[in-house]
Amino acid sequence: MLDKAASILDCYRPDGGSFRLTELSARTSLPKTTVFRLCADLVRLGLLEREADTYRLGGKLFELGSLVPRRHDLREAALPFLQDLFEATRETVHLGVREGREVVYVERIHGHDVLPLPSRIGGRLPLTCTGVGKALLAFSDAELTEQVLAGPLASLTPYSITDPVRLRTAIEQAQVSGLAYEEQEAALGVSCIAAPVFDGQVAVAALSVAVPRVRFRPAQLAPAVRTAALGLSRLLRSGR
Amino acid sequence: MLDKAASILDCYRPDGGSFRLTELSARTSLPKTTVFRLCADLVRLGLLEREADTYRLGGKLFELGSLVPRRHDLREAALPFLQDLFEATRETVHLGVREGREVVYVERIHGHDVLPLPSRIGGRLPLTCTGVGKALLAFSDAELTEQVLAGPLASLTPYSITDPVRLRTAIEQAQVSGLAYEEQEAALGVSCIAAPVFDGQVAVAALSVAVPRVRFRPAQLAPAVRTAALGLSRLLRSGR
DNA sequence: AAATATGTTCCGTGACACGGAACAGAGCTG
DNA sequence: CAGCTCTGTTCCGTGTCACGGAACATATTT
Repeated sequence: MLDKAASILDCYRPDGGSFRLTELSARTSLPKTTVFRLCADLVRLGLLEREADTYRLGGKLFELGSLVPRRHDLREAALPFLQDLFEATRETVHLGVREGREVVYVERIHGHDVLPLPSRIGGRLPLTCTGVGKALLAFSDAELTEQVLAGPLASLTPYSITDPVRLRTAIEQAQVSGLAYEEQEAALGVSCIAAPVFDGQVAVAALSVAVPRVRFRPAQLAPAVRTAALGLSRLLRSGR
Repeated sequence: MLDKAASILDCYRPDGGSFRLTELSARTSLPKTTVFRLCADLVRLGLLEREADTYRLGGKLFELGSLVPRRHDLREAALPFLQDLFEATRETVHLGVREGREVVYVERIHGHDVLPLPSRIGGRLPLTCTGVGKALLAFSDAELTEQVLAGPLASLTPYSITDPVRLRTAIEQAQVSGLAYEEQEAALGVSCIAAPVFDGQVAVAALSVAVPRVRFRPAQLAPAVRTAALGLSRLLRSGR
């Protein structure tokens, strides 16, 4: 029964939004009656909200989600460094962690001009299509990296790297330089430079700067990204 | 059964943390056996995580919570203005909304020096003890404000206002000036200035700057806070 | 060795979740 | 306007599976 309720909530990943009863019933392949009853319960508990025949995620989920310790702590530690990075570059800054074959974005800060990016806080993207993802891959367990390279490679734009050989080269370059690059592989017109954040030997997160392709100057961004990632890594090491 | 599972999750509000089986059993006043089984289910579903006999909120909650539409949209719209405010003041900046008799903090940004504040993103504090809360009270439905004034007034420090008369005066001042002040009412040594964010006539949120008492200069902060709140209000009005 | 914590397994009972069938509207279509 | 087809909703009999007391396993304290 919990399973059924959870599968309803799962309909909202990874993009949020709002659904009607029938849609939920179809997506979960549960009988309409069952979904109806469960949604009513979930609304009563504050996990869903209802507005005229459509259901959205509820405020209590926001509260609970913000309190998830590992994410909250990482965010809290990282925020000042992301802040520094944003001020140094004035561009959109991301912080993400690995979850399976995907990146989960933990934080994202930006100014008034918003890039047309598919990344959302709490959202997921394929590791292989993003700067953050490549930085994580480059400094993760080698076995996992091989698994990802062996599997089918997702593609978000025509520039997404779907050739495992090219991808391996990119990852090796990142391992050497400590920086991962991404050019229009996640969104057209947007390039990105990323660096891993270490807690000890393994990368526990990565941060990146996303920039409109037309004014992407990697050489100018690299030092700031390095500094931020290094500062955060040092803090994590000292803090535990 | 959902109710029971939800009451387990509710143990983690408003402060997160991690609990042992017995603690959860006590807090929910459910039999240990039942909690055991439910926690196992919740872990399986990713809503809790287990580490050596203690349970914490799970990663899936983070994902879902970040996707809650109303909060997400507000945060997204507000972030650039909070950013401006932070850069103008270099102090800790908050964004909060009203939920019952409490503030729920939606966003908080700060630099490397972290104030000893009880506020957390997703956390709740009494409306009456915080700058954000007073700004919300001053520009909310009058009936609700009266209800809050009539009820018992919470107290977080010796400076928290527990006298309804004094509190009403403070709210009226905020209504006149468009700014709410708070001095060590939420945390010792921290003062705060806040402004409401309007979506039309009613305040849907409020933002604030919290400053160590020793260098609190309201006159210098006020323009930046006003500008940010006004800018965000304008954006919300135009965006809908 | 006894006492008191913890988490965990077992299992019989009965409450209550389940979901098919039927109903109630709203919005089209012929 | 009847007839069809979508919505969401109520009803209710069936049987499943959540419930929680009792017993157990293990660690720590007395």
